[in-house]
Amino acid sequence: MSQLDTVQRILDAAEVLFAERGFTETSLRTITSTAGVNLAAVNYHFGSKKELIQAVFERFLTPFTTSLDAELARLATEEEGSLQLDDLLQSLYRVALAGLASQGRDPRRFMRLLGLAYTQSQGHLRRFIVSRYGDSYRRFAGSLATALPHVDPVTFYWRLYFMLGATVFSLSSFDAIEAILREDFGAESSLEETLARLAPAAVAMLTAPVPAEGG
Amino acid sequence: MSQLDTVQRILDAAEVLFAERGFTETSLRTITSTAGVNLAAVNYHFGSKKELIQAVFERFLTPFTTSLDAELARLATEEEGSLQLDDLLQSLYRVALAGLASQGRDPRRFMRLLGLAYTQSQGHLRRFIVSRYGDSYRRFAGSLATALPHVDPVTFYWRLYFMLGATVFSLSSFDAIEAILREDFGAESSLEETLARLAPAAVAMLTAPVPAEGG
DNA sequence: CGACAATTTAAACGTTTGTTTTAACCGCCA
DNA sequence: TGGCGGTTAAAACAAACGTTTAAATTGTCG
Repeated sequence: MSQLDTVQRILDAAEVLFAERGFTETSLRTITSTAGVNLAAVNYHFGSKKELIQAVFERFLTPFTTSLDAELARLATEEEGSLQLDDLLQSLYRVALAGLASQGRDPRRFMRLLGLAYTQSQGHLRRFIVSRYGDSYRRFAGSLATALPHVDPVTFYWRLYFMLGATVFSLSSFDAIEAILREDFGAESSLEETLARLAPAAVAMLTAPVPAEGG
Repeated sequence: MSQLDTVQRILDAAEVLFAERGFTETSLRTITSTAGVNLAAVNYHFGSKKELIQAVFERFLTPFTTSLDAELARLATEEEGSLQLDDLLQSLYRVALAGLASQGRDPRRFMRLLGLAYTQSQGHLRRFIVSRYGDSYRRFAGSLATALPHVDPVTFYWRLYFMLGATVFSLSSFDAIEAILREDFGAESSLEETLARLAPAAVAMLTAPVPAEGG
């Protein structure tokens, strides 16, 4: 078993287990036994559990961010003026879905991990993500902002977080919500259908009329 | 120090610490030393850590649910026909804010705990909340649904989760988001202002036009 | 006061955690 | 063949965890 195999197997097992149980609830022993490698392999190849967590995020955030940046650049050269809101959101979803699916990875796991990064108070992970991918995030947010010139900046950013919360929360709990709806209405929902519902909801939220200030 | 004191002090400390760090990351030793009580007091008064977690949620979810039910009943008798969407959401926010503030508790902590209940995979807690407060939740969701007769049930419920995600996520991370916006725009946001931004965004999302089916 | 139940205390329980250590193993080049 | 870095292996490390035990203390009522 070569080095590359071991590193890969650890990352694969950790990604699944972290998404299922969270970071603290997943022990290195569970990860290494799932991966079929020795316990000490994590500390040997990654240094510590914290660095393993960061490596898991790096492996799927780097290609995602790269694709999103490329897609944004392509859009900017295609269209002359400012970008349309629909195009931007569609780019985001297309990159998230297609980019990950092409790697044979589950987008729901992706979202679940993203949700964990925000909700589990892993300070080191938050810092790692911000320092590594903050620029791309700000670039995308800036494009969205210029597509919404009539929304004041503070309101816009709050709505951006509303949107982020709606996306991360609903997609990271996709399986649980889907099971409830299936039981209550007998209707199955695919991930694509859910994104098709999420996109117009996000647009409606971002473009909602801004109530007059003065509270 | 009477029994009531000890139980109360443990609940107070646990509520704050759980909201700050999560359940697994908060040890009983941290809780008891913060509360100024003996380590064994938790197991003596609550039985186990799991039951302590449930007790923390019970203490703030029971009065909240009771108030919401009462507010809903009051609304139903006041207005004859079906309830307005605005009234329902305003009731929800008013109860959440005023009800908790009157107890001298922080609504942000409330939201942070609610977010943890969903994202941290504590199966026992999820079951506890559903079995205890599921009826009230379904009653409120039903009122919302009848206020949106032109939205098909499945779409409605997905939007409900979008809304829940937007609320829980943005309010539970309120301090962090507020700090970012203050640094970038020099604009302070109060919790009330944020709810005043969240309400119309939620309405816009719930009332957004439903795209034609057939995907 | 004396006794009995409730509560608090200190100490220890057995597990599990992340990490480190030391020896064994492997492929490769001299 | 012999040694040599890179990797794996088994074992042990100290620390932290939730929980339990048994003695000390407190409050209450006859």
